[in-house]
Amino acid sequence: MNFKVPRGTQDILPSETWKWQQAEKVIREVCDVYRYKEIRTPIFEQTELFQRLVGDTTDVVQKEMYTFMDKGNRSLTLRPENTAAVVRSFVENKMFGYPDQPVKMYYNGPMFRYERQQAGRYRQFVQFGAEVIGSADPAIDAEVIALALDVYKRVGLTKLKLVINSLGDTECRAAHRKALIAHFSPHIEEFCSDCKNRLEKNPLRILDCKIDSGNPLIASAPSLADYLNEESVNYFEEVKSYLDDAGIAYEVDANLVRGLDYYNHTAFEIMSTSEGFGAITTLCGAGRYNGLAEEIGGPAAPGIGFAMSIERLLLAMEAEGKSFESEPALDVYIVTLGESTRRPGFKLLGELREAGIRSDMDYMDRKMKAQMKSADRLNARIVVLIGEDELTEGVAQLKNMADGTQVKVPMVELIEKIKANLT
RNA sequence: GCGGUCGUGGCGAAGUGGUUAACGCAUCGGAUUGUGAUUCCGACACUCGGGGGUUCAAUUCCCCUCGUCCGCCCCA
Repeated sequence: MNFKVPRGTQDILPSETWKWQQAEKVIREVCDVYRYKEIRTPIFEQTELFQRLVGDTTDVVQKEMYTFMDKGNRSLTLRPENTAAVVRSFVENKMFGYPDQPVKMYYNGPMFRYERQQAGRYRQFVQFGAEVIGSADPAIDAEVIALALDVYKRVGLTKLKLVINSLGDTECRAAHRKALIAHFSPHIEEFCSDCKNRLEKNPLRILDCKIDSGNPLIASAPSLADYLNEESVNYFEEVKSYLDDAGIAYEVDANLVRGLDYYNHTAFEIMSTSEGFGAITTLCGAGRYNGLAEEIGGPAAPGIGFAMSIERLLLAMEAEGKSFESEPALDVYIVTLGESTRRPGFKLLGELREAGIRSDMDYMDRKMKAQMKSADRLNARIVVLIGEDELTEGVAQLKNMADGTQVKVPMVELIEKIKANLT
C-alpha cells in the first residue's frame, strides 16, 4: 500500500463510529438540557486570529499550528482550538445584541495541532466545547463546570478529579508577573532553557514547568493567590460556593495555569484518575476569558468555556471499563436460492426498508449455506428465505434465528408478520 | 523538537545466514442438490515496511529511510 493516513491522524472505522456517535449524542442531549445551542465555525481561520487571541508566547501558536498560504496570499491556520473562533463569530455576528444574554453555545469538531503523537494525543483530534459569552456571574462558571462533568457522568465515568484555580484579573496578574520576574531573575541560570525564555514572556508558566518542578524556588515563588485583588478573591469565593451548593467536589491548585494567554479568573481542569490511563490525564481544560471580545474590536463581553477531547473521553471510558449500549442488530436477512429469486428478493428488501425494517441480503453470489452463515454473523434476528418453490407458491419461509423455528408465510402478509416478530 | 520500541498473509503470531516462511483466527469451497453450530477435507504470503550494503546465499547481519506505538516538552 502506497498511501497512509498522515502522521498523527486516524481513520475512525465503521466498527468504531458507533461509539463516537453515542458520545456525540450524549453531548447533544446534555447541551440541550442546559439550553446550549450548537455553533459551527470554519475549520480554518485567519492566522492572526489565533496569534492575537491564543497568544504569541504560547506553545500552541509558537510551534503547533498548521499554517498555510492560500491562493490569494492570505495566511490561514487550521484551528488549534475553537474559543478564538467562537468569540470572533460572536463579535462578527453581533451576538452581543441578541435579546437572550448570555449567549450559550457549544461546538464539536476537529482541531489541529502539529505535535508528536502519543496515547491520547493526535494532530487531528475532536474537541467538544461549550462557551458562554456575555455574563460575568460566578454562577455561570459553576454551570459550565457542571455541564462538563455531566457529560462525563452520562457516559459512566467516575474516576475524575476537578481542579480549579483563580488567575485573577489583568491588574493582579500584572502585579504577580512583576513579582515573579523579581523572584526568578537572580537565579534564572538554574532553570531550563524554556524557563529562561518564559521569564520575560510569561513567567507564570515557570511554575508549571515539569523539568524545574523540583527547584525550591518554585515552591517559594510568590503565589498568585497572594496577589489577587479583592474583586478577584470575591469572585473565586463565589464560584466555589456555587460549586459547594451544587455538591460538586473540587480541589484548588494554586499552580494550575492554563496554556493559553486569554484566560483570567476561573481556570479549571478535569482529569482522569483511572490507573493505567497513560501519561496524559487531562480530559478537559477550561477557563474564563473576560476581555477577549474587546481584544478583537468587540464590546466588553466576558466569557467562559471549556474544551474536552472526545478521543480522551473514549480512552477514559475504556480505562474505566465503561461502554455504550451495543449497536442495534440487523432485523432481517433475505436469503435467495436461484437466479429467478434474486429480483423478488431485492424487491422485498426495498419494501422492508421502506417499512423501516433494518434489512440486508447477499451481494457476493454466495451459496445458500454461506448466506445463512452471513445472516448468523450479522446477528440477523429473522431470515426470510425465498426459493423457487416459495416463489411459485407466493410464500416465503420466515425463520426466527434465535430459536430456529421456521414458518411459511404468504408474501402479502410477510411484512406484517415480520413486524409482529420483531416487537 | 528529543528519547525508547516495534514493522512477517485480512487480523493475531512463530521463525532461521541456506532446499516448499510454522501455527491460530477470519474468509472461501467441499463433505451435506434448499438452511446458521460442531467436525473433517481443501484453498488462501514468488514473500517478511521501503531502499542500499555485506555474503556464494539475507526475512534473518549493517546503514539509511518511512511508518507504528510509548514517553519527554506541552496540551485536549
